[in-house]
Amino acid sequence: MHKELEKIYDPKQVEDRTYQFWQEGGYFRAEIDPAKKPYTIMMPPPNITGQLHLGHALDNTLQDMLIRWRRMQGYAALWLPGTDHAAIATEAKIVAAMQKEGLTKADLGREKFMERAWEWKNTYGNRITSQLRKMGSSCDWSRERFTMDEGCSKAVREVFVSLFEKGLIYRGERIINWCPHCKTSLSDIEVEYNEQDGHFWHIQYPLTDGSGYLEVATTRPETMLGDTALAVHPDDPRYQHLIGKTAILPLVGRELPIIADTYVEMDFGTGVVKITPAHDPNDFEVGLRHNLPVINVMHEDASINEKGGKYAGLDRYTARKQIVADLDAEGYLLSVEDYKHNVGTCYRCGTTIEPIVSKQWFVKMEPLAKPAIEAVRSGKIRFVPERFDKIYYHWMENIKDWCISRQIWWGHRIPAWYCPDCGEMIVSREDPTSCPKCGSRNLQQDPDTLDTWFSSALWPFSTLGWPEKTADLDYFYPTNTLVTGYDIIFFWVSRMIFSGVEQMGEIPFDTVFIHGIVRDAQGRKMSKSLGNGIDPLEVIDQYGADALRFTLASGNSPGNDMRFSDERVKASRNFANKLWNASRFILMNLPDVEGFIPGLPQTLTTEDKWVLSKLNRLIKEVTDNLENFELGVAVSKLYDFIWDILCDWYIELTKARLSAGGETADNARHVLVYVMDNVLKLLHPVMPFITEEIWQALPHEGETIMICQWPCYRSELDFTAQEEDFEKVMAVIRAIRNARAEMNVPPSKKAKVYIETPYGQIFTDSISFLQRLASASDVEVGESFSVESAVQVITDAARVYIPMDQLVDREKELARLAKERESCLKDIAFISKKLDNENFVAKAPAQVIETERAKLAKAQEKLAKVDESIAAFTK
RNA sequence: GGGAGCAUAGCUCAGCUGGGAGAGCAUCUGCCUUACAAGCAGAGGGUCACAGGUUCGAGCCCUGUUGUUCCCACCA
Repeated sequence: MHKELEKIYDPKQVEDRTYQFWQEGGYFRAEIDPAKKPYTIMMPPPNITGQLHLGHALDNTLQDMLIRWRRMQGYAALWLPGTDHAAIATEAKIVAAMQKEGLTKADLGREKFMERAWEWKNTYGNRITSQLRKMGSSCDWSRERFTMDEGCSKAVREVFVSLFEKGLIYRGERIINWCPHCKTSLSDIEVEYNEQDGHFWHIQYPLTDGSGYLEVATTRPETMLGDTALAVHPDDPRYQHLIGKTAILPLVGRELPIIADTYVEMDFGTGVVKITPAHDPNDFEVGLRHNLPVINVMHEDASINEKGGKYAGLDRYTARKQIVADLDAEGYLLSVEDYKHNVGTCYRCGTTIEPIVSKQWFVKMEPLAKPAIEAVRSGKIRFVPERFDKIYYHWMENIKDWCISRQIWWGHRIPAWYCPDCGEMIVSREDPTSCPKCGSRNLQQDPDTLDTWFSSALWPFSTLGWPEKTADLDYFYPTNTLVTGYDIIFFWVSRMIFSGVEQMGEIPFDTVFIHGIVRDAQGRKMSKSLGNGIDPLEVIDQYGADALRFTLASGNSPGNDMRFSDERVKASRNFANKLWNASRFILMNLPDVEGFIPGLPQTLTTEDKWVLSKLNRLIKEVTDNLENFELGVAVSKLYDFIWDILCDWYIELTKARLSAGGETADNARHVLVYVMDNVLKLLHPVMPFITEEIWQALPHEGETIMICQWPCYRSELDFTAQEEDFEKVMAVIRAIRNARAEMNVPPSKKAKVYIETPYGQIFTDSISFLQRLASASDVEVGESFSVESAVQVITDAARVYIPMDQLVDREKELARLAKERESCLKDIAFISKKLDNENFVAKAPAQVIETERAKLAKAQEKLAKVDESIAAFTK
C-alpha cells in the first residue's frame, strides 16, 4: 500500500509496532534445519536485579548486528537470551527490601526467604528483558533461560557432582576473602583493590628472655590479637641469634616463637614480620610451613570475637583505635608513619575485605586450566582483538583454586550432606534420605550456595538442555561468537572455556568478540556515585533505538572504550532522518508503488553504472568488514555511501531525468529502488526499525526485511571504467562550484559554461547535470574554445570557461591561476622525485610505479592547461 | 613489581595486509536549489607525542623516551 511518509522520521510511531510485528511473525525463532548451517550467540545473561545501561546496549547492539546479518545470510541463527540470578547482588536487594519491613533473614528462615526471593524475581526479573526488546534485539524468546531454572540447576548439580567425583572439587579450611557486609566468602577475582591512605604502626615485641625487643611494623594492628609467631629472613645477620627464641605479644601476653622464613624481605620495614595465619594469606602459608596455630579473632561481621580478650565485641576499626591507644599507653608503640597501601574491597558492596580462615568448597583449577589454555593456543578459540589472549593466558597460567561456596541463600545449594551421627559426607545427584554409612536419617544439607559464576560458566550448554542429549544441543553446540566486555574475561569467559572443554569435550564458542566499556562524554566511567550514568531508555525515547544503536556501533573499534555523548546520538538521528528523506524522495517519484516491478533496467547510463559499481564495492567491503568483526568500519562505510554517494550525488543526478519523464525517468526509478533496497538490507543489522519501515513502504518482495537475502557482490555490476568517466564530470562540477563559491556567486545566478575536453561524449551526456549541479545556464562541449573575459577552472580532464564579465577580476583570476600552477608544480615535483629515484623504480611493485606514472601524466596535462590559461589571460 | 592499551584537526574518534592524512561535532562563507535547515554548496584547520631504526617509501613495522589510562600481583 502506498504510504505517505512523514517529513521527519518519528521512531516512536515505528519501533514498538515493528518489534511486535517481528515477534508475532516468529522471525526471531531459530529452527533446527539440517540444510542450513547454525550460527549461535549466547547472550551474556544480565542480572535480574539490573536495569538496562549503556554497557548492555552496546553489548546487545553488537550481538544483534551479528545475528541479523548471519540470519540474512541464510544461517539458522540462534541468539539465546536469558537472565542471571546474580546471587549476592539479588540477595542484598531482597534483604534491603526486607529491612524496610523490619525483617531479617533469620526472622524469615530459609524457606520463607526463598519464597520471597522467587516472588521478587518474578516481579522484577523481566524488567531487563523487556528493556532489551526496546533495543530491537532479535533474540529467540521462546528459548529464554534463567540460571536458576530447572534445566540450568540440573546442569549445575551434574557439574558439581562430576567434578567432585573426579577430585576437582574439594572442601577444606583455607584462607579466603570475607565480606563482613555481605557476610559471605568471595573468590579472589571478586575482590577489588584500591589504594588507600593508611598508617604504618611500629610496635615493639619484647623478647621473652628480657634481652631486648623486636620492632615490627603493621598496617593492621588489630590483627595482632591473632599473632602466633614473629618471622625473620633465615639469612638476615641482624636476627640470626634470635631464631628459635620467643617474644611476648604485647597486650595479650602470648609467647610467640621467632621463626625463619624466606617469605620475609630483609630490606623492607624492619625485616621482622608478625605472623597472623588466620588473617593474612601470606601468613597463612607461613603458618602451614611452620605448623603454627591459627587463631581467628573475628566474628563474621569483622568485629573482634572472644579470642580477642578485652577487645571482644569491638568493631575491627574501633578495636584498631583502642589497641593503638593501649600500645601507646603501655609504651609499645614506637612510631607511626603515613602509608599508602592497597586495600581489598568487595566488588558488590565496596566493604573492606577481611581475609579469614574458613572451611569452604573449592574447584581445583590447574587440571582444568591446562586444556582451556590449549584451546586458545591451538587457535580453536580466538579472541578479537587478539591481544586479549595474553590477558587470558596470564590469568589461566597463574590460576589459583576457585572458592565457590557462598554463605547466602539465593543460589544453587551445594549438593552435599553431612551425617551428624557418623560424620560421613555425601555428594550426590539425587537428594539422599539416609546416610549410606550408618543409615542415619538425620542428614543435614550443606547450608551454602554456589558462586553465581559457577552457573554462568555452564551457560553455553546448560541453556541448550545439557545434561540431556537434546536436539538443540546437538545442532547449536559449540556456539560461534561470544560477545562481551573485557571486564568479564576472568569472571565468565575463561570459566566457560574450561567448563565447556571439561564437560562437553568441546570448546563452547570459536570466537570471543571483546568490546570496551561505554564512558561518559568526559571519558569517565559511568557510575551511580558520580551520577553520570545515561539511561539508554531515555536516549531511545528522545532519539530512537536505531540512533542509539548506530551511535554505539560506529566510531568504535573492538576492545576499545568509547565515549558517549549527546552530540553523537544526534548525528546518528540525523543520519536516520537523512535516509528517511531519501526514501521519501524515491516514493514521491514512484507513481505506482503497487505495480512497480523491481529490477535493473536494460540500459544503464554512466551515472547508473557509477552508483551501481560503488554499491557493489560497498557490499563486498561491508560484508568483509563484518566477517572480520570490524563493525564500526562497516557502519561508517554505509554512512558515507548513503549520505555522499546516494544522497548528495546520485539522487541529485536523477532529478533531471525524473523531471524529463519517459524511459530515462523510469530507468532512474528502477536504479533508485534497487540501490535503496540493497542499502536498506546492508543497514538493517544496525538500524533494524527504520530499515524495516522504509522497506515495507517501498516496492519489495517478501514479508520482512529481516529474512531477506543479504546482498551479494555481482561481478557484472563492476563498472570501473564508467566510474572513472563519471568522476571526470564530478570533478568539473566541483571545480565550478568551488570557483563560484570563492567569488560568492549565488546558485540562482546561472552562467554559461564552455567545457574544453578530449572526453566530449561524457560531458555531452552530462549537460543536464552541469545545469542542475553547477548552476550552468547553458553548456557547450568542445575540443577547443576561445572565450573572452571568462573565469577558467581546470581539472585533469577539462578546462571550463565561465564567462561572467562583471565578476571577472583579471588580477584575482591571475592570482588564482598562479596558485593553481603552484600546486601543479608541487604535485609534479613530488611524483617526479619518486620516479627519478632509481631505487624506487627498481624495487617498488610495477603497479605502484604505473599509478605514479599515470599521476604524473595527469598533473603535467593539467599544468599545460593552466599555462595556456595564464597565457591567454596575459595576452 | 609484571603486563596491556592509548597519544592523529579546536573537541570526540576512524585509518584494513606500509604507497601523497579522513569523518562527525565545532568555526567561517554562501544558499529556504520543490527528499531532508535534523538540510545543501564551499572554506579554513594536522611536524600523525618525541628520538632513533628497517624500507625505494612509515600515521601504520622495530627499538627507546615521555605522558596517560587500565589490568594483574599485594612487601607485612
